[in-house]
Amino acid sequence: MRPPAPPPSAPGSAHAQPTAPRSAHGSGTAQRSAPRGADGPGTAQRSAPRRVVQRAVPTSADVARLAGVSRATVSYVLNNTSSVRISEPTRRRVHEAARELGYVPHAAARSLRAGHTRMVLLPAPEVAVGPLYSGLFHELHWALSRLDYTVVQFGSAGQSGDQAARAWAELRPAAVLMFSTFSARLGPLGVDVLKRSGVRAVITLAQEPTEGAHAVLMDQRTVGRCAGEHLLARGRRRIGVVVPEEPGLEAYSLPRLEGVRRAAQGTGAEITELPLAYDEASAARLAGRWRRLDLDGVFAYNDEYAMLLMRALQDEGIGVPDDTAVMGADDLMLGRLLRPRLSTVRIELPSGRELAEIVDRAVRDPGAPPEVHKVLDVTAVPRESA
Amino acid sequence: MRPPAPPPSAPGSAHAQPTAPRSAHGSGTAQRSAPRGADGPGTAQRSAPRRVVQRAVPTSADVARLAGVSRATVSYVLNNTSSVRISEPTRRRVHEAARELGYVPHAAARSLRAGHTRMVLLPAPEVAVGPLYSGLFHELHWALSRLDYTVVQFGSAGQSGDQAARAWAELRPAAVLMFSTFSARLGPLGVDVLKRSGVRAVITLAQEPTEGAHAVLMDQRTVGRCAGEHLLARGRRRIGVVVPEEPGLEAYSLPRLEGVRRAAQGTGAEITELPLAYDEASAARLAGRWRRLDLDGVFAYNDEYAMLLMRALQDEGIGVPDDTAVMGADDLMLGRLLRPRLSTVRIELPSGRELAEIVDRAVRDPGAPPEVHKVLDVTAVPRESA
DNA sequence: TTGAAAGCGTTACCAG
DNA sequence: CTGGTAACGCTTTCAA
Repeated sequence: MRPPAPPPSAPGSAHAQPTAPRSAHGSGTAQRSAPRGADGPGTAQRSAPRRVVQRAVPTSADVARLAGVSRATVSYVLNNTSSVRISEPTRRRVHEAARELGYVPHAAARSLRAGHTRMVLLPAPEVAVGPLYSGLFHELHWALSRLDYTVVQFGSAGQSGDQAARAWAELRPAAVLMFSTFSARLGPLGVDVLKRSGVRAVITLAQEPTEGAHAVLMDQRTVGRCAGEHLLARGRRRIGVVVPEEPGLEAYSLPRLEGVRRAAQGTGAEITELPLAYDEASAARLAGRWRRLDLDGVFAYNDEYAMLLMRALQDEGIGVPDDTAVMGADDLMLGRLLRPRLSTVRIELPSGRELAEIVDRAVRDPGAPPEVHKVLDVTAVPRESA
Repeated sequence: MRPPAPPPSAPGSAHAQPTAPRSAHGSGTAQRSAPRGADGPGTAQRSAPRRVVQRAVPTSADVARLAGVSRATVSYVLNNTSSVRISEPTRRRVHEAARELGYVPHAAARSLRAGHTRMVLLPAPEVAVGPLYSGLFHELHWALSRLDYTVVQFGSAGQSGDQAARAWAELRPAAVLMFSTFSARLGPLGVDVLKRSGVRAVITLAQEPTEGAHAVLMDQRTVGRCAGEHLLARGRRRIGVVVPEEPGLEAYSLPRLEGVRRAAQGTGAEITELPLAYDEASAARLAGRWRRLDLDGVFAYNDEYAMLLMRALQDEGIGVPDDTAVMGADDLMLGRLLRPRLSTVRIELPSGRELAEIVDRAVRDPGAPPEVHKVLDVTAVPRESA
């Protein structure tokens, strides 16, 4: 997160603020007022070519000066502090001055002073997540805003989960929501780093709970189980399960596979794992050896892979559902457009509001022991393909 | 040393404020000051533990004390400052102490002192964007990380673009990338707010340039033009253009429509706007009145709407492409699976690396006049449906 | 080679 | 009701 070293190059070019040593300890308001530029007093602060007059960023002190009041008053007015009454004319002068200067408070300074933030960190998804999750993110975002949190999606491009945790901890967020199903897995160490840095709530959305964190369990195995049970109920006994070859999806695909296995337990059905990349060639290859595989049913990970596979099977002359029943998951619109219509598993994610409330509760009571919420409602949607 | 402030009244009663004083983004203005029990350097940590020992968050001073050095030394060691040489044993002691305490630097404090950040703000998309944009975001993110920027996706749930700009300005990012094609439009005012708050680079990805900002123009009209030209070349003259009813898509759909119109100019072809919601009922309704519309070609906004419409047309007994040619856009995999295979417009977005370099250049030279980059390469992909 | 101290912009606490 | 002042955690110059 640190720049390795500011390009030393031109002397003074990168100087943050070569302010003259403050005359007295605490004459607080008296400096750096005028547009720095022109001929600096004494210290030659030859800023690089100032093609455009880069005005200094206005601070609350500037506002105070312009309004002819103290910085405290500015703060009171701009924050609507209720414990202090400020006369109406003063208020107006302050607002006026702020507007004129284009003053925007400095979040870092504020949170430094406050000792905490209202930031909630969400991990920016690294693999293309479906519309389901996009929708959830969006809802969650909205719900958290309503609760006066600032939502920040924070990426961890290529770092490990625990490295990422460190980077996030630097921001001192109030809460961190971690999707352990994504590639950057957060382990107990990461949770610990976050907690020690003052994060009030760490919440994982995952398959299984992480030590020390609240957990919202989205057990993908139930998706597999549901699909498996559906196929079994239709009398299928030699069942294939598509496992995408694309990296980053294992967190979903493996539990789904496991779920099918569980459903098959004790039924005498046979489960076959079928690696498949998301392209036509791969699907054609799989379809090519389909007859040898001798399967009468397949759960294709999700609707997209199901569509891909179904098309390849049909092109190969394999009847769906007669020869092989095909089952998807996620209940995408597009599955309904195929012929035969794609049978699928509908997944009910928790609502953004629910999630936001879990976050809020956890933030308000950081001492509380980790809660575990089970979510993910799952229903088979029988259509024509299975 | 001043005595520790007594814990604020009833711990549980400090509700997050029911009504925020102001937007107060970034760090909020919660009353709950909750100064952590112990106080600064020097005194023994005797904070009264509540339910769980909420250790005070370690600061660099704590590290210094434990390592038996000054804070300056800690800073030097931890930041690998090259202008100062620290003895190896000291280095080790410092690192050791930092590790033991779980010290993580405070980003806000650091950037406050530094006077600038390495943060790049991206808007979190508000409408479900396709895999194209997800991919671009992901690439961009990665490329910016390589350039040592911290990427933050920042939402603006429901605010106007210029309001959002204010919220973003509070974070004092080095650069803001704005997708003016999304619902929160950033106008010249917003750009000004950002610039005055010290943001070094404002870059819009948009249809048209915004005053004062660098622009990466992704002209959606070319998509429409390409589709239109293709249909015209196939001899179609009465062309429909699907315009999604879903809000938030206008920024794409309207320019695409406009592009088709332009392609048709002077050819005598007739363009008909076709509102369509993304559900089967809406598609069926549109297909129901298709014969009356008397169209021999349609550009369906993108592949998803195209698939939806194509299915509805087929169900209505309308031949594709014989009666009506159908054209999509985005070249999704799924379009290839349909029969007839969907003709489409492939869109080549700029690479994340390119974009990252534009950002970096702009940050390094904030005074430079706004650049305008034209991107978006577009090619028709003829398949069977048109 | 290390340490002391000045501030970055804000807000909370007390004197006026 | 208003204004001075200290302090949040960090970096960096200057002095020892």
